[in-house]
Amino acid sequence: MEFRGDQAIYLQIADTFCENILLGKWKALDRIPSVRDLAVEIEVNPNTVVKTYIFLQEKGIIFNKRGVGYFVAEDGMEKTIALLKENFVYTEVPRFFKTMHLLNLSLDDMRVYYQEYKSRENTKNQKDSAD
Amino acid sequence: MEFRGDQAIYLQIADTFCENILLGKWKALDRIPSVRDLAVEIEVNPNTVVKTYIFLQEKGIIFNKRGVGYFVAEDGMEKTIALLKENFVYTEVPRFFKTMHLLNLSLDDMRVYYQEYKSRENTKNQKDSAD
Amino acid sequence: MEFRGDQAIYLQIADTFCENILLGKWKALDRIPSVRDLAVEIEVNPNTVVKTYIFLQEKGIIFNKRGVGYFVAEDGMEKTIALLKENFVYTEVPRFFKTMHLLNLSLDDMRVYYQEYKSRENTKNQKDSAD
Amino acid sequence: MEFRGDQAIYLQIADTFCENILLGKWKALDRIPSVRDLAVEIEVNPNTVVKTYIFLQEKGIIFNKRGVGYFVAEDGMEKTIALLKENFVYTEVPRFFKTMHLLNLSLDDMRVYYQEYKSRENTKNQKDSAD
DNA sequence: GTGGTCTAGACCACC
DNA sequence: GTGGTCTAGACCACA
Repeated sequence: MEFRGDQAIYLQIADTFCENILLGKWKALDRIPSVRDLAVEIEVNPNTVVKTYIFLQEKGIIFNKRGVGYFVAEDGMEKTIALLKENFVYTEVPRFFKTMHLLNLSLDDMRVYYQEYKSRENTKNQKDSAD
Repeated sequence: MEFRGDQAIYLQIADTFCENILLGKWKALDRIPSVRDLAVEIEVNPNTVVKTYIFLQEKGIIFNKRGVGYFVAEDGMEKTIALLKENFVYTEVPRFFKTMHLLNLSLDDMRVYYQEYKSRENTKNQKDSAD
Repeated sequence: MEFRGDQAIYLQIADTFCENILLGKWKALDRIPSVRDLAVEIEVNPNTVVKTYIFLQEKGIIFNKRGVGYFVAEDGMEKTIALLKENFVYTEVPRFFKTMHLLNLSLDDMRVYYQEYKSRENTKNQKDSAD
Repeated sequence: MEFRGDQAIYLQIADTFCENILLGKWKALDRIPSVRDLAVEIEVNPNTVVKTYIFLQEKGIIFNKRGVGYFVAEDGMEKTIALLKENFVYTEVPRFFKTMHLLNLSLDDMRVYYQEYKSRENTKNQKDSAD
C-alpha cells in the first residue's frame, strides 16, 4: 500500500477502512484483521495500525473484545457515513467550491470532469474483475 | 490573521498569497511586503515568512532582487494557476468525486450545496463592503 | 568539521554529502544519520542539517520516511551525478576556460597543474591511511 | 547586464571589469566610467558600483582623483593578472580537478569540452563583429 | 526514537 | 533598508 506525504499514515489507513465499510467489504460485527497482520500486509509499523484502530474505535466504527480482536460495530456503517459526511459537507465541499471559484471553473466544468472520472473508474473495475 | 492547526502556517500564508494573486490584489512585477513587514502584520515570526517566500520562489511565483525585496514574477498569475490547477484537477477533484460516490451523493446534490455556498459568500461580501 | 565563510554551511554539508555518495560511502537505500546525530557530529545547529536534508530531498537525492529517518534514493547516485555534472559542464567548465584564456594559460599548462594536484592528493591519502 | 544569483553583484561587475582590462578595452591611465554613468548603464544601484570601485582600488587596479574620476592604474594589468591568477591557481584549479575526479572525467574529456568552448567563442565573435 | 514546525533573536552581506 | 543564514530551544505528530 502506498501513502501520500500530506496526511498521517494512520489517517490514510482509516480512510481506506471507511471505504471498505461503505463498499460492503466488511459488515457489521465482522472481525477485522489483527493489528499485526494488517501491519505486515500494508508494510507499516504495528503502532501505526494501533493508532488507526484506536481512532476508529473513538468514532464508534469498530470495537474491541479483549484478547479476541477488533470488530465492526453494529451501527458501523451509519457511524462511518456520519464521520465522512460531516467532514465532507462542512469542510471539503466549501473548500472545493472556493478553489473552483478561484480557478474560474463552473459546475458545468465539474460535470465534464465527472464524466471522465466515471469512465476511468469503469475501466479500472473491468480490469480488476478481469484479474 | 488566524491559522488553522491542520496545516503548516507557512503554507497557509502561501495559500492566502495565491488567492490574492488570483483575485488581482497583486499584479505582475509588483513588490510584495518585506519579510519583516509581513511578519509584523500577520503576527508570525519572520522566519516563517521567509519559508513562505522561499516556497513561492521555488514555484516561480515570486522572485527576489538582492537587498531590494521580493516581487511577483512576470508570469506569476500563470504559475499560480498552474500550481493550484494541477493539484486540483489531478488530486482534489478525483478524491472529491470518490467521497461523493461513497456517500451516495450526486452532482445534483452538489448543485444544492453550491447555491448555499454562493449565497453565504454574497452575504459575507455584503458585510465586508458594509464595514 | 570546518566550514568556509564563502558559502552557506548547509550547502557545504550538502557538497560533502554528494562527495560521500559518489565515493560510495553511502549506497542506494542506506539510512543516513538522523538530523540530531549529524548536528552533534559536525557541531552545527539541527536546523542547519534540516535545511541540508530538505535541499537534498528536493534534488531527489534522498527521501524521507515519516518518523523513521532519511534514506539515499534508489537513483541517488545518478541524481547526484546529474546535479554536479549539469552545473560543472554548463557553468564551471566554461568559466574555467574563460579565465584560463584571459590569463593566457593553455591546456598543457593545466596538465602540469594536474600532475601537481594528483601528487598532492596521493600524499594526502597516504597520510590518511597511515593515521 | 544580467547577474547570477550565486555571487555578489559588485563582484560580478569587478570580474567584468577585469576582463575588459585583460582584453585591452581599458588601458593604463584610461579614465573609466563615472559611478553614476555605469550604474545607469548596467541598471544597478550606484552604491553597488561604488563598492566595486572601492574593491578594485584596494587591489591597486584603479585609483581615484578627487573630483575628477577613477582611472586605470599604471600597472593595472599586472595587478589584474595577479589578482585573477592567485585565486585561479590556488582555489579554482584544485576545486575544478576535485569535481572532475568525482565525476570520473579525465583531462582528455576536458580537451573535448575545450574544443567545443573555442568553437562557440569563435561563432560568438563572428556574430559580434557582424553586428 | 524520528522529522516538521515555530519562536526569538542575532549577525552578515548587500543594495 | 533588504534578504540570507545561523543558533538556541521549544512543542508536536508520528512510527
